This record gives sequence, C-alpha cells and structure tokens, in this order.
Amino acid sequence: MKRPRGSTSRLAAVLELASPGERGASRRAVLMHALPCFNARGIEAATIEDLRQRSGQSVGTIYHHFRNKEGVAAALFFAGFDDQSRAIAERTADAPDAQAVVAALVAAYVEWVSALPELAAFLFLARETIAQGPYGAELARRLEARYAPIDARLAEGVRAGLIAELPAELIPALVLGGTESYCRAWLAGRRRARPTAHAGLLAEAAWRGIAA
Amino acid sequence: MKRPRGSTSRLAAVLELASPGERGASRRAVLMHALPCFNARGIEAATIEDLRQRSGQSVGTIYHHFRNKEGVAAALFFAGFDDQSRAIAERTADAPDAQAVVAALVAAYVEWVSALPELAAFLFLARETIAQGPYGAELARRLEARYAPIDARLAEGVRAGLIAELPAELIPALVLGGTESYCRAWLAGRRRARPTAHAGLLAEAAWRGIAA
Amino acid sequence: MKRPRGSTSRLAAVLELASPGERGASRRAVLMHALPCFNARGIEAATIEDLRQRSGQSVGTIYHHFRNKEGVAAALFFAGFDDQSRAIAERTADAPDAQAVVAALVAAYVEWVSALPELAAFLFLARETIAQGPYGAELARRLEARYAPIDARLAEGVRAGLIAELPAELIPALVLGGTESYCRAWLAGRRRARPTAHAGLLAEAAWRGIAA
Amino acid sequence: MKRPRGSTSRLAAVLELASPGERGASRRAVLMHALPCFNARGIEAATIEDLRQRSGQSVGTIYHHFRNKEGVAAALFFAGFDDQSRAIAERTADAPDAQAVVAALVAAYVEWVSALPELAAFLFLARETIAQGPYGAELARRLEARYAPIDARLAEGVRAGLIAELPAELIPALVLGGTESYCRAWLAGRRRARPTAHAGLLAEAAWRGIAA
DNA sequence: GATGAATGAGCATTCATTCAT
DNA sequence: CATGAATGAATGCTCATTCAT
Repeated sequence: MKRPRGSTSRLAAVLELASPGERGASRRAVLMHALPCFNARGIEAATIEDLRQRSGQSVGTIYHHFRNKEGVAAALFFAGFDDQSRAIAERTADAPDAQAVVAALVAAYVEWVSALPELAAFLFLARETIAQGPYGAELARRLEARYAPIDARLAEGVRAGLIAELPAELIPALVLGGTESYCRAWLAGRRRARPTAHAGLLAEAAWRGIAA
Repeated sequence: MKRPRGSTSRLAAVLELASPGERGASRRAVLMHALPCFNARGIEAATIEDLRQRSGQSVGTIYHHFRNKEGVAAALFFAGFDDQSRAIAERTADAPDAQAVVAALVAAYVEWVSALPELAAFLFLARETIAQGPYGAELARRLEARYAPIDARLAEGVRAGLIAELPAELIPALVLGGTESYCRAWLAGRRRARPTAHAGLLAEAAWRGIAA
Repeated sequence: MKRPRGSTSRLAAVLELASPGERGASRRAVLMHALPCFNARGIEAATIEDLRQRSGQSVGTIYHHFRNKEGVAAALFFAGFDDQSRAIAERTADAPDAQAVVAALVAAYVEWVSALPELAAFLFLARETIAQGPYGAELARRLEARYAPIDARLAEGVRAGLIAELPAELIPALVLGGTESYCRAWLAGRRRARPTAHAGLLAEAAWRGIAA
Repeated sequence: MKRPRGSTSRLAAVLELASPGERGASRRAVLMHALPCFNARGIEAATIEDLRQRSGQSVGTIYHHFRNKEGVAAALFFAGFDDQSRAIAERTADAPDAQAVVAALVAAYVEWVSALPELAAFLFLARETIAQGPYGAELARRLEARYAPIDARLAEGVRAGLIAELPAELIPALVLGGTESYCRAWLAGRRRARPTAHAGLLAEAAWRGIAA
C-alpha cells in the first residue's frame, strides 16, 4: 500500500500562517516534523524523543512552544483544520446557487486533501482525540463556524424547492459522506486515483442524493 | 455528548460465536470487558491492568488466550467484523435487484450499528490499527469476501442499465459513504436519531447517487 | 565461532546411567534436551517452556521428575560430573607412578571433554551456580571423592622426591590448569584442535611444572 | 566460604578512569555498586531495582548512561578488562627476555586479581556473556591488542631456542592456565592464600612447562 | 502418573515532564 | 530563550510453579 505524499512547500505555507516569521521557525520545525511522526505511529505512540530527533529541536524547546505532546498535536490539528476551512470558505463564497455550493464544497475538500494528504490523514487521525480532549469545545466552535454559512445556503435551496425536505442532521452525511469515504480510502492507500479525479462525479452524486 | 449504549446480551451472543462453550468463558469475559476499555481510551492507551480489573481475569489468563494486547484487540475486531459481515450477507442474499441490494446493504449496516453501537464504534476505532498491523492481510481477505458478492450484484445492475457507468473504485464510497458518515457521527454523540431512523432516506440517497 | 558438537549416543549412554530403563525414558528426554537449552542461553535464561518444547514432555512431567528448574540443572550437572569422575578414576587407577597419574588424569580429562563437549561446556557453565545453591555441599563431597585418591598418589610422589615440595593448594592448578584452560577455549570455539590432540604435551608440561 | 574483598578506593580509581570528573559521578556510582550486585546473583539474576537501590541513582539515570542492563555489565567489564590490560602491558614492557616476560605476565595477573578481587571475579563471570553478546567483537579486538605484544616476545624466545616448539594455540593455556585456575579457586573462596603469595611458583612452573 | 490451563509476583524498559544551568 | 540530564511512575509482558482433572 503506497500512501500518498504531499508537497513539503505547500505544508510549509500552511504552517507559516500558523507561526509566522523568523520567531516562529523552531515552532514550525516541530510541527512540520511532528506530522510524519504522528501519522506513522499514532499520536499516543509517537514520543517526544521522536519529535526531538526529526525536528532537530531540543526537548526544552518543544515544551517551551507547546504545553505538552497533546499541545503539539492540537496546534498541528488546528493549523490544518483552519487552512481547510479557509479553502472551503473561499470556494463556496461565490457559488450562485445551492447546487454550486455543494459542488464547491466537494471540490474544495478533494483539492485540499489531494494537495495536503499527510495533513489530511492527520486530521482524520486526530479528530476524535481532539474532540474528546481539552480542545473539544474549541473544535466544536470552529466546526460550527465552518459549516454555518454553508448550512444557510443549503437551507435556501430547500426553501427554493431545489433540495428535498430532509432531516437537517442527515444533510452533512449525504453531502460529504461519499467524498470523505473516498478520501479516507485514498489516504490509506486503498484507492489509486487522486480525489480530484473524481471531484465532478462525487459532487453530482451528492447533489442527486439531496435534490428534490 | 451522550454516547449510545448497546445491549449486553446482544454483544454476548456475538462473542459466544467467537469463543463458544464453558471453555471459552474466560476468553469471552476478557473480550467483553475489553470493549469499553478500548473505546474509552483507545487501544494504545488502554492498559492490560484495565482489562484485568474489568474482566476479573488474571494477567496470565489474558496472555494465555491472546498473545498480547494487540491480540485482544484483533480478536475483538474480527468477532465484530465477522458478525457484521454475516448480517450484511443475510440481508443482501435475497434482494431481487440492484436497488434492493443497495437498500439491504444500508439497512443491514444501520441495523447492526444501532444494535451493537459499542462494537461498531470499536470497529471504526480499530480499523486502521488492524489494517497496518500483522492482521492486515487477514482483514483485506475478509473485506474482499464480504464485498465480492455485492460488487457482483451491482455489476449486474450496471449491465442492466440501472446503475450509471462509474469508476469501480468510486462505488463503495457512493453507496455506503453517507451511511458510514452518519453512523460515525451518531456513535460520537453528535447525532440524536438512531441510524435505523434514517435507513430509508440513506438508501434512497445512495441509490440516486449511483442510479443511471 | 563454531562450537564443537558431541555424539548424541555417547550422551544418551551417560544419561541412561543416571535414569535407567523404560521408566526413566521421559526423565532422560528432559535432561537430554535441557542440555542445549541451558548451553544456548544460560541456566537462568532458559525457560521451562524451552525445555518442554524441545523435550516433547509436558510441564507437569518435568515438575514430576525434578523439583524445579534448578533441579533439572543439578541432575544434569551431576550426571555429567559423575561420568567424568568415573572416567578419571578408571584411567588413573592403574598408573604405576606419579608421572603416570598426571598423564592419566590429563588424558582422561581431555578425552572426556572431547567426547562430550556439550556436557563439558555445561559443567563449566553450571559449576558456580551449583556450588552456591542447595547442592553445593553435595558437589564439595563429590569433588573430594574424585580427587582424594589422586592427591594421595601425588603425595607419594612428593615423598619419593619426584615432585617438588609445593604448597598443596597449588598442585591442582598446576596439574590441570593448563588443560582446563585449553578445554574452555576449545569449547568456546576459540581453538581448533580437539583437546585430545594435545593430551601428551599438556601432560608433559603439567609434569615439568610440578617435577622436583 | 569467605570470598575475598578488595579495596574500594582501588576500584574507585579504575572507574574514575572510565568515567572521569564531576560529570561522570552518577555513572561511576552505578558501576561501583553494580559490581557486588552482579557478583552476588549473576548478571541475569541481578535486577535493575538492585542496582538502583545500592547505587542510589534513579532508574532513569541508569538507562540514561547505559542502554540497558547488559550495557551496565559491558561497561563494567571493559573498565576492568582495560585496567587489567594496562597493568599487564606496564609490567611486561621492560622484561629483558622471554622468561622475564612470563614472570611479569603472571605477576601482573596475580597482583591485579589480588588487588581487585571483586572486579576479577566479575571478569570471569561476565566473559562468556560478553563474548556472545553484541560486544563480542569488541572483546576479541581488545584481547588481540593485549596479547599480540606478548605473543611476539614469546615467539622471540622460541627463535632463540629458550622456549620449546609448541603449537601456538597451546601456549596461552600453558602460560596462564595454572595462574587463572588458582585465581578462580581463590576468588570462589576455595583457596586461602592470595594469588600474590604464589606468584613466583606459578611463574616458575609456567616457564618450566614451556621451556625448551 | 500425566497434563496444561491458570496464576500473579516480578521484571526490564519507556517516556512525558521538570528544572538547574 | 534554550538545553538536555535527571526523574520515577507506569506499563506490557514473562515465567516458574501449582493443582484440578
């Protein structure tokens, strides 16, 4: 099973946003190299010593920038999560109608996952851990912030008679379920084609699934 | 976040199949009580001491029946996986056409998850761990065995012009992606209604997503 | 480093003496296969499970014949020790004078070690363990029994003016030290030629070392 | 059986060479107290808890300085081995002829063993373990370095007609066998007189054993 | 006599975290 | 700000021994 590798520079750009400038260099170095550590062995199993060796930073520096190992994971998670949110927001912002919103959401999602596969894998890996830990409330807040505008746009679609009257709690699963499922399988090495290759088909199927 | 609790007797029946009779009693006790341990803290973080205390068995007995902690997780995983496979096979066996196959698959899935939520949560939790560990090949074999008949039925549907000509690697995501996504959210306490409540809608949406 | 291998049948004969007949078969099987286990990993590190697997006997049988693991080691040690004593006694019995006693002792020693290298290695390996354990007194008694007649013969040699007047506690080291040293090195794979190849030279050197 | 006790300060000096200065204090403390632990029960049977308690260091510190228990044993072994080598090299360096080399070697050996009996006992105890473990090659290298100059001096003696033409692989056993044998017996409490008491006799006997 | 499942004390080792320099 | 030696609680696992069958 060959797992996809993303571009280092793209990742660097994401982390630059999270810890900008000269000052943030050592912090970025830790996050950058923590990613493969966490992905390879899991958050629990990765050790501070792993992070120290790969990042070239000292133990003290890691603890200076992050409270503890969980703090490293959370910082990395939110750096990825926020970049993903930004990508989704940008794409969906100017979609003219509900179907275009769905298409934009799916497209933004698969493009982001295809561009940053390691970070995407980490988001799947860390999500439950983060949700149950001390940053769970923060995650819930940011999820709400990400999806509220989209939910509003889809609600419009329902009122306009374009989207079927479905239980609200079912919509997210119907819209992104297939896309997420394919992305997970690709990230795990169980699918060949990049998610972007199927963006159109995934968006169409999602739309047909909820269309009136 | 209230997480769903399943019936103990239903779980007992599943484990009885895996380790039958008087002889298997201590083995079953370990598996039965390992489930909440693993679900609460994760496989890595759960300790043998946790398993020992909850199951009332000795450390030696755990290691006698299972090679190591990973062995306990694998045994539990395959007990659940196989029961899920059996449920799917039973339901889909006598479906008259492709659409009925999709409906039966979705129904079997949501019913199984709703009946055994803790075991279902564990299957999601353990899947990647199992896939990457020494039982990965075994899992791949059993996945193939589970889905081969269903793939064949859907291929019929494509030939009959009922299902669109889609890339084969996309189909599983389109058929079960939404269902899995909803089940994950429900198991995590982020959705109220049991998956069974939406079985029909999930099946319809899935079918519209792949229909010609 | 290739370590020398002895003949199985020769070993079988030694153990047959220790546990004779049909009745002693399972006991012999344990001792026979315990030898390579102990030699390979050391007495402490060898496990009952090792002995069980190689010997084909059950755990219960091992504990039935020997009180515990130490008991297996002790039984094997004394089986070897006693056979070695017998070989030495036979050879030295009819030596006409002190020099012949020394030659016979060295010859008996190197021949026994060359014929039963694994057992010889075990005697070196186990000696200190046995000497310090509950069988220490027994070992001291049997050592006394082995060397008393030889010491008497050498004392004659001193009185006859053939052997120098040396401190009694020095004699054993001078007589067998070189031989033992070579045998240890050969058993450890650090020497090529069988000890028997140097029997004459070792005996001559030993004699010159103590001769008046 | 009273076992000989050496002077603590002499041992301290040896270990000071191995881990010098203020920085090496905790490392030295571990080695110093590991010696009686290993000698009393054997390397395998001695526990890290023993070492921790006697040395007053923490478990973490032991593992920080040495990779594992085997690493403690190896460090102690080589500290002793190297000091012994140095003592031998010093003594034999300015011996005028082959007989003087033999006498110097025996003298250096018995003096070192008499001065550091616990360390000497440990060298006998650990030798096979070290030889078979990951430091076996290192030991072979250092043995070669220790004995190469002495072998060269003895080879001169053979050419000069002072030493008999004996198989090369026999010489070490003839020269040091008796000495080693006596030292082992003394260290085990089976002999009273310090090896130094017999240095002259041991050297004479060794020389007569190999003289032309 | 023979068996092997069950036991649980005991062990080597790891690793997140601290804090003096 | 940076460092990395020191800490020791916690963990997975082993294995000699027992005993009911």
